[in-house]
Amino acid sequence: MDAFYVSVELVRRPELRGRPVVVGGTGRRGVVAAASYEARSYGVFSAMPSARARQLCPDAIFLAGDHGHYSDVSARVMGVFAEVTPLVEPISLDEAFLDVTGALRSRSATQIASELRSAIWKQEELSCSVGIAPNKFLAKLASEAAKPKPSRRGPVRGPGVTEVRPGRELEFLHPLPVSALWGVGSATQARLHALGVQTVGDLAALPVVTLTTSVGQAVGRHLHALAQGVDERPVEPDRETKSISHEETFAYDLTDPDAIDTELVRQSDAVAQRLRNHDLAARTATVKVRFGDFTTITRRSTSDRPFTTADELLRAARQLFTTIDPSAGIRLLGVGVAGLTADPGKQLSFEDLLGDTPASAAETAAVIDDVRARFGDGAIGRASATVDGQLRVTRRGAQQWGPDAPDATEGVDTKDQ
DNA sequence: TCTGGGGTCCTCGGGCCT
DNA sequence: TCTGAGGCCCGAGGACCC
Repeated sequence: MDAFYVSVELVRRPELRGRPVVVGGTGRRGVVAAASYEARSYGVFSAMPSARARQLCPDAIFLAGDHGHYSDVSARVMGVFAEVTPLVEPISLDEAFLDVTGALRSRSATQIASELRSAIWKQEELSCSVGIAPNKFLAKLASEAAKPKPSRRGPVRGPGVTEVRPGRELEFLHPLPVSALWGVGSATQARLHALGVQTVGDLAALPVVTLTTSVGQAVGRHLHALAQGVDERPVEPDRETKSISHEETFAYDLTDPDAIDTELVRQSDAVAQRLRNHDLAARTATVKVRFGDFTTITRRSTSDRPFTTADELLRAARQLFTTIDPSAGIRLLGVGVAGLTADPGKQLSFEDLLGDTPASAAETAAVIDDVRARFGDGAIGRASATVDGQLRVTRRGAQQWGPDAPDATEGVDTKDQ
């Protein structure tokens, strides 16, 4: 999808069409999630600090973002894809790989691409770009080539569909900068530049031993294959979840143990809830801390017995946190789980709460899930997750792009300015 | 400019076992 | 009994993606 979050907002607010629009964190420490092509022509791009984006484009309209709405739209778009093939592998809310080998019996890949684009436009008023290629990696690059481009004089329409035909992979691939390869970020790019590698063609000419010595065995072999246009990974519709986490950057750094503990309680509760929603149990608990100077540490522990409840996760998280000194000020705190297995426990109903038998932690958790499903996330929660008597609800994506209010003071004990 | 959130995968080092 | 090698697991951190 092209500038997905912004495009979705423009459907709701058509009066903003043609203007520089930015979706993302609006508060201090916020970042840009998506920018319209008009905003991009000022040099604004995703992941840029919102403060910097405001400097570059003071006239831009900043929108806070609505993760829930984008998820709903995304689900409908994925539904359109599913009408073409069952082999749909979502990469994110706005991108997916489709294996259309089966559908090619009745029509060409470019016909399928064109049908998809018009169906999505008709249903959602959203434009998308399609890359067609013999493998996932080339299809991804082809879709980039199909997208609109920003320019000083406004957005320049892209072709919408780009096809890399079998036999012409290297012709398409080798002139591209090496950073176009999946897996080449700033660190790997610097190493490759040190070897004199600028383009994918340069990389392809390099002996694999030189590559693996510089960037490691796995990455080196992977990049070497990609530079030859080789990518054997299949389209995987049902990828297993391997970890679940929740993390939050605070508007101001935390040092107060009580405030930090309240965050651990909230986040453990949110992660455990999502764990149970997936019918999963976890063996590994993780705590992540980013200090004011941006140094980041993680601590993890693995238990013999899989767990599903917030109590068990919180106990582990608190234990892990005893090894961390928060006095320097905590900018970000995160709680996560890994080592996931199917949840062997049974799910109880709300009515079980009314029985005479004292509930176990797992049973209590099941009842909490039931209450939240019926009455909303704010209907029930821990007393220790309250601030000034109000239950603070933690939802996935609720602070996707940074702390929301510029003057946010919730849970704040230290102002780092 | 001053850097989000939610993920995956890889590397490296230490501990344990054979 | 001691030592080293190798395999395996786990924890920590880095890099990368959208």
